[in-house]
Amino acid sequence: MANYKLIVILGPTASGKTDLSIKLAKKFNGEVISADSRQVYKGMDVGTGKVTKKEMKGVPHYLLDVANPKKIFTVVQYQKLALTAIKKIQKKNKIPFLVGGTGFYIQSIVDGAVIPEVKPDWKLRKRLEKKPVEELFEMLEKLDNRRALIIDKNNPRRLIRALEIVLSTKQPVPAVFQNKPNFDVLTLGINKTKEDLVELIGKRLLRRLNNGMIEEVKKLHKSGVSWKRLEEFGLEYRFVAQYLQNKITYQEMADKIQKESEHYAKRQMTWFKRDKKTHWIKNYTEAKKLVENFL
RNA sequence: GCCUGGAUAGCUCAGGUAGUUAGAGCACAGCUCUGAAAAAGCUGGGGUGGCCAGUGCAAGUCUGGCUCCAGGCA
Repeated sequence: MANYKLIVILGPTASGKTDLSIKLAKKFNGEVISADSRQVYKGMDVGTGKVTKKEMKGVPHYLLDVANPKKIFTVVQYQKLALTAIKKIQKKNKIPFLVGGTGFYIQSIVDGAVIPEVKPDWKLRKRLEKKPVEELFEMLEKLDNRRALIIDKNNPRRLIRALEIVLSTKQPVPAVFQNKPNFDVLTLGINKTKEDLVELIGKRLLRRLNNGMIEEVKKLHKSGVSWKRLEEFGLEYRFVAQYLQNKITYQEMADKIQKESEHYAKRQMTWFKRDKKTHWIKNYTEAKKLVENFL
């Protein structure tokens, strides 16, 4: 059986993934699966830069608005839903374009990571969160020496998840295991200089502020999404929420969104650079050529 | 003009009684990641200590002068 083809389009925030993907999808008979950990939530539109119906230009999009922002959506749910969407697209003899900036989500599809079947236990997590990291690390060391050896011992999230698995299964954390799907993957990365990105982020921020981003956050809060939860989303949601609670001024809010977005872009690039197979492109023409050769 | 406070990393500031290679937060640079990933963490480079002189074995730290800044009094 011939392998199915999958085209991945990634890049740092504000690099222009949406525009490029719609152009390419239109040209090559494709449909888009979003790989964005914030666009999955309903009601988070302006702040996440979610494509509008009009911008889609008739190209079907998947994995947008699939979750309630009051609840936490995770990579495992993403993996299942995205794989289903990809199959559906393939069945229609169309080309799936996996598009987004959440490297972890993209990796879960492309590398097919098998994540231990232990659901998040929020009560346990809450309890463990109260303990200092040193103590968490000691606990893990006793229960699973192998995992303790390689884990980031300052990172409570990682420690708590490891403990969650061990305590639930009474077994050590299983070794990393991958079940690679049969995709032929072409990965395109949008290449931007730091200077360009800073400018793009700044312009986009102004646009979002003028397009009702503050109202959007107010509305989310009114509909029952707690400030704490909103702050957890990071970037625009975190700082607009802080502003609305009078924790920071308007100017501080804008400055922080800008700065943190720049940092975020950097973190994304750190992640993306690890995959040496990514083709870094500058424009639509370069992308088009690569896709033509690939298909 | 006088009084007071200040002048230390790109920025905001810590640095009893003078004593090995002057610190923090932020910024900057680099990185980690396998069920919260726009999250959560880690590492690193940086300073002729406003300037000049003096005292001391030793001065960011004491003394004097000068320059600048903030507030107050005139």
